[in-house]
Amino acid sequence: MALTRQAVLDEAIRTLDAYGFADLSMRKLAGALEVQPSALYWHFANKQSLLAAIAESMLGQVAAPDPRLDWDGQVRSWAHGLRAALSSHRDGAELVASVLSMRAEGVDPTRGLVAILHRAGLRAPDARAAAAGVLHFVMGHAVDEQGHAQMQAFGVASAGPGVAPDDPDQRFAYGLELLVDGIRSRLT
Amino acid sequence: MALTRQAVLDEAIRTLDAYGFADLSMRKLAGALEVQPSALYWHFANKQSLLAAIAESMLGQVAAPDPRLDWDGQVRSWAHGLRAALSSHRDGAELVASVLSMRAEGVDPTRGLVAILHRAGLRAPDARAAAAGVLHFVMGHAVDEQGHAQMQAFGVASAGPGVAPDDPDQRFAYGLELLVDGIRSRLT
DNA sequence: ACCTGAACACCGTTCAAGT
DNA sequence: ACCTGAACACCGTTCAAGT
Repeated sequence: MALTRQAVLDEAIRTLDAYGFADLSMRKLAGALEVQPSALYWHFANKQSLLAAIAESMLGQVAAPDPRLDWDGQVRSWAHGLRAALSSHRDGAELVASVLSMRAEGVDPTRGLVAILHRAGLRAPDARAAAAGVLHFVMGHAVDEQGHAQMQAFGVASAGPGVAPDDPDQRFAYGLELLVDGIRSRLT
Repeated sequence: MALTRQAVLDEAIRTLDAYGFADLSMRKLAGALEVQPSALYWHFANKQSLLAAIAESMLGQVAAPDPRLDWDGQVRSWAHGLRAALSSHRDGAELVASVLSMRAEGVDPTRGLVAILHRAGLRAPDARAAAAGVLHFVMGHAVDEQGHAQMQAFGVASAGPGVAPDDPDQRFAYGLELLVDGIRSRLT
């Protein structure tokens, strides 16, 4: 059976979960598929577009918030959904962050949130700025949280760098509420 | 004259500015210093600790906010100072983000801000959570902004992914004010 | 103490050639 | 259409040996 683009993508995600983002290489992936490294380039133009496909598949699984919720419920739901999606695979946050920083076209997790904030009453540029703020917070928190888990798994412990310990769920909720309150104060 | 740790660090920063983060390699750095790659490992244990030293030198240049300002002025000053420091070298935000995500010990830009928020009236866990939120926002914004500049320099233009266009300064100020307002609403 | 030289175990990507 | 084989131009890191 011939290799398909989807089969490559699936195996890439398995390799990610097994070895982590830093050790996800085209050569290791080719080995897992029992194929030459160059074979992958028939299905993906380069490694970056494979990573973008992984990111898209992770972000695609986050559902749009229930529109019957009030705006702040929708924002919370969006943020928690994104956080869950980023945590669905090893180093998922780091991978998505790297894809976003490379600005792969089409990968824009922010669209749904901008619409929510616009309906809530923010004019378009403010809605975009606020959505970017919430996105940065969620991404930063998730990268931090997963990196911290990594270190604990390695037994490095560490005093924690950019960010303090405490319960990650509480820290996430607190930071998110800061932004929600800030947005609320701009609505009237 | 023998190579010093500081000379390696200085040349590394020059190489960063000249070639960018992705092309800052130990071998290229060694070439610029007219030395064998292995010579660098006398002065730095590995590449990661060299990157940590670069990050520390960038973060070290951000001054503590004037304590005569009120708390929100100090928060704004801290955030703008960090943003400026991250922008002081090519791909500075990406480099610092990578060092933070690896949790290099000692590199914690958050300490000064936690103290400010604690003095403002937040109890310690809340001050840490809020400081993490502000840090994530500033880092995310700066990575985004520098990445976008990169793409423009390459002529890739792009519709912009994770984040919309608009004026970066305005977007930064707006997002920061969201957090400041959120923090204010927790003080009384 | 500080650096060279050579090696080890990797990378991403290209491209002619095969089927 | 889809993959192999071989090559190109790189990496980070280690370590005996030199001075």
